[in-house]
Amino acid sequence: MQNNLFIYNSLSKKKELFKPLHPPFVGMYVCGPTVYSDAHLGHARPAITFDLLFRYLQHLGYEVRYVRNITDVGHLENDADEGEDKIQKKARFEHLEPMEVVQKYMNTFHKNMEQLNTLSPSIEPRATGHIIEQIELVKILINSGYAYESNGSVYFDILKYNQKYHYGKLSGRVLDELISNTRETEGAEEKHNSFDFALWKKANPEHLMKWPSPWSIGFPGWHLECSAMSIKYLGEQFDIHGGGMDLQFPHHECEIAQSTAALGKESVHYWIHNNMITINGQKMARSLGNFITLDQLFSGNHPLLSQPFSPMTIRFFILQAHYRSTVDFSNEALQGAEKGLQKLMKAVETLNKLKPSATSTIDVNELKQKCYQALDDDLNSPILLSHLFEGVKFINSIADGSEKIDSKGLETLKELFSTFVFEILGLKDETTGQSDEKLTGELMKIIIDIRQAAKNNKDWTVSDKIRNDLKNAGIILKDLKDGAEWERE
RNA sequence: GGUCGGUUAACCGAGUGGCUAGGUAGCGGUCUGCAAAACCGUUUACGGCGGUUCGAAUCCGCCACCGACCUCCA
Repeated sequence: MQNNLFIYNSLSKKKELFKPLHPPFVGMYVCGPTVYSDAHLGHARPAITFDLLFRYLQHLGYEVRYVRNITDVGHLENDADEGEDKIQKKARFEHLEPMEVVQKYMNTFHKNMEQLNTLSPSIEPRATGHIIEQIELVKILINSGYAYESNGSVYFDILKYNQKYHYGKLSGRVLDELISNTRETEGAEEKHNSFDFALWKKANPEHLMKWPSPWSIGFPGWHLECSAMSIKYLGEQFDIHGGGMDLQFPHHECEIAQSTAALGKESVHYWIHNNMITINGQKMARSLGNFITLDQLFSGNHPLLSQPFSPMTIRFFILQAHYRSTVDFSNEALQGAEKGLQKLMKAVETLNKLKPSATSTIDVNELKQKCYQALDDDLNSPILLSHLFEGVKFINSIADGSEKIDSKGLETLKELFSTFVFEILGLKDETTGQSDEKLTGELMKIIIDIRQAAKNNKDWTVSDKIRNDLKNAGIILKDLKDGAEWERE
């Protein structure tokens, strides 16, 4: 199987030709959400980025196993292996079982992801469903000397690891600097070094989510699940591991260390990271009060939003930026995206009505080549869209009569749009089937107003025609003293 | 303080040592009963200061600002 896809590997910091280990199969693992609150804009970015990659790889003919985890235990409030579990904390606030919290926000996440038209992953494993696998991995790490037990908890020994391997290779951290920058925390310190990270944590008596293990009743460290589950479902070595740039350190760095120490070799061939989202130039954060959930975005129910923005507008907007750039949300920018998307979708409609000519004045094949080149260059969706808009101009010009296309070219153009717009970019036309009931009500109001105007002019021909035609369409109009009402037959 | 990335026109956002990105908005025109759409044309660019070069927005240096992660402080 051939491809010409170059993808930026965060590990080498270069664009590399994508060569799967076992074609036609591709294994891709992407870090999913910790489900302790509503899905927000930040979740949409990796979901759409890796959906695009998933779709494109499938389009190229690969059989992709796309694994995206759900973190439902072990992600603590701060990442220094201290503080409360995020899910447990939420459970305490909402008076729910931790698993109720997980279920609730996992459902919201799935709903939002479907609205954004992202394809479901092939496997969506949960950390709590893989406690045994995680314990087994800890055992291996202890036996090989890369982990140590301390007061019922188990920590990864980074100094030991760094003797043989290179800790910090992904994020560019230098261990000496980490050491010199670290101040010893006071009190009982279970870790040999403060930068060692937890593989297993002993639970306090009041802790809710805990499991038996050889070391204590406790719970797995946050980084461990991804190593355990990626190995389980994708094998000891696999092609792609993705996630947000904010996860590079410490999460992915720790994953590399764990997996490499346990397996004696590198697991992941291509590390791919999407950049972050900002709002009005500021990072999106709860503390800044500019935090927008996807539900709020879709409903417009947020003080920062001037109007609702549809899921496809969000998708289009995210695709209009390259995945490795930050993307800045603002009402103005989103309105621009909304209009642009409309223009694109309208052109697709126009395309379906075009009539071929005997000759062609445009070169569709060249356009098609350029579309593939854009994606092959590190999934450059903004460039792809610019080419598609070139196609939009073609389509409108043909409809206008200023350009011509032959039947073969027309066929290619239709295929091109259906492939790139719908199949690969995953956009869809939202206008059809959208709140038909509401629209019908508004249309009927308009019709009744027109008929009233006709009646006021004693134009009985028009007013009768409206009533009779409506009856033929299955709608009964009932004149009242003031105005009219309608019902279905 | 450390590491990395960024600063492009009204807004978003690509890209590149010399050649139009694209979308949205604005302006002028064609079309149109009016409008919308569409089409044609068009106005504001590459943070600052130096350097390399025949030529830099694109390469190098310094500075400023922004962001991410980390750290420190609280």
